[in-house]
Amino acid sequence: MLNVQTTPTSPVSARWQPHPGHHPLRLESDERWSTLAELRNLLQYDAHLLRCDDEALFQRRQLKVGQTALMTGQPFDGLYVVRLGTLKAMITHADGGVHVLAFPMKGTLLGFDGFYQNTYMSDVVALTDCDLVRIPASSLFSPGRGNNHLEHMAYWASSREIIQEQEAYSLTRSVKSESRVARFLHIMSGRFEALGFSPNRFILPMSRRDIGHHLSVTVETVSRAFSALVQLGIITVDFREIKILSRDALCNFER
Amino acid sequence: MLNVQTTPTSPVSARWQPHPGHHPLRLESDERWSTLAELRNLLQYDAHLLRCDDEALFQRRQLKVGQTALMTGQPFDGLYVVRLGTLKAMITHADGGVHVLAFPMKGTLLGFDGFYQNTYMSDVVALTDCDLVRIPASSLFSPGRGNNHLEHMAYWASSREIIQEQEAYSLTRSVKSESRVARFLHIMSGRFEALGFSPNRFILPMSRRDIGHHLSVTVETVSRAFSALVQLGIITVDFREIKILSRDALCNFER
DNA sequence: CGCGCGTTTGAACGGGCTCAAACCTTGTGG
DNA sequence: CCACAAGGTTTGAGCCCGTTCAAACGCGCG
Repeated sequence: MLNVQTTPTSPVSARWQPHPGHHPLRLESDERWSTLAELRNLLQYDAHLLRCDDEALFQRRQLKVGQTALMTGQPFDGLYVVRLGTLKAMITHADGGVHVLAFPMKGTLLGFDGFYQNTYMSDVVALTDCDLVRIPASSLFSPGRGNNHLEHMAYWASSREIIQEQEAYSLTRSVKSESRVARFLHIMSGRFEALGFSPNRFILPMSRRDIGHHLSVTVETVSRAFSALVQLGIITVDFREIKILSRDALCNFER
Repeated sequence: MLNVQTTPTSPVSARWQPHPGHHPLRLESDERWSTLAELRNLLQYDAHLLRCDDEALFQRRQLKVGQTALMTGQPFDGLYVVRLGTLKAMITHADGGVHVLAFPMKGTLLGFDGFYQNTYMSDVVALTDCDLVRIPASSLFSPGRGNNHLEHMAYWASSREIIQEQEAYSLTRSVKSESRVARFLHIMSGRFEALGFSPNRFILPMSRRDIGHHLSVTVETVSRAFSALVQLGIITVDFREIKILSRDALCNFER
């Protein structure tokens, strides 16, 4: 179900249409709830003050591999914070070209691009089973309520997403493709480490094609870059399992 | 005064230091004021409801060619909306490489990237004499006040900036450099038209180098792409003056 | 088993980068 | 007003590297 076959009729969306069997807003059966304190922890907002005595609870939404979290053209209904799993945020251009904006993981904010036109502007699909926490739009803009802190936190996190998007941009800038792949592996290593996993041995959740669409190179180039790094003794590769043998040497290739 | 020569000491900034003669927050002598209604018009927020009976006034800040509006590492003190002129927003990487994120013009929001760490994350310099309107941070987060609408408008505009950044990203995606330049000219044409200028004859406010740093190609490639488009009779070029002879042919080159 | 998909490797082409030189504009100072 | 310097722009020549096309292999799944 990669493409929803519909004839565009709604002015708000040429690509997304509700249809039988598709209930994006329906609650999952095994849904549970998250507290405001957990949201704060997920977003790493602890550097700022935030009263967490609020009794607000937030829906969770569970996704299986391949399921869609957000779709271009879908009406904006709030923000999501990744609690578990890895996803792929991408844009499909008119000519069929694909660009992978980011690989959201635990603590990443999703959906801010839907604010502008009350419509999400990117497709986000689950690369692994995922667990999201939903911040409904109603709780963001309710006037007079005491959750001004929630609103502030949401926009703080949005600003962070912009910064990280700019960092991702720098991945496509360097001239040599091997450098981009080396940088990509370095960044992934750091993200796994920040999540409590080993930074020197991990399994990539995305395909070579996804990596290519993220770095703006072809699949073959990604594969060749991996092989070159293996040849130099910097990493080992077993399909999606990566072991980093020399982090220093990896950094030296990032230019 | 392209580079501020200082030794990094402040933990908040390794690149920006206040120094004698530099008063980024000081009021200009010829400063005037803008109303909330003008802000709304600049941002094209008229599609949404907004009471403009608020008496709030916003400082203007005037810049001459080459002056810096925002600098990486400078403490966040609010957002700015371009009222007049064209600027260049860029990031300088550790290896000295430069990436031009965007060319802000009338109606563009500046500074949202400073929200995350209370520090602006990009350099913004004036390519022409400019006129900015400042939205101080204090007016964005004052609890209990009635300017919740201002806050909403600011984040709405922020979301728009993210979308446009993604569109800019698509400029660096296409394989052929001539296509990127054609797309760039097409976009600039549309922006001038939206501002009430002729879409078929305009003067580029930025250098070939800036365009190159925006499209991730070299100066020579930009120049050659211009020459090729001239050779094909699609445009004429006289230094920075561009005339578009066939918009259709220009669009056909965008792939 | 056979099919589809992801991955890897090879060969050849082409386009953008690098280096280099010339031209034009602009600003400065004599 | 002119001389000069500095930087923006254009064009050329050669090389490198990523794309393209092609083929082979492995894995999962019906």
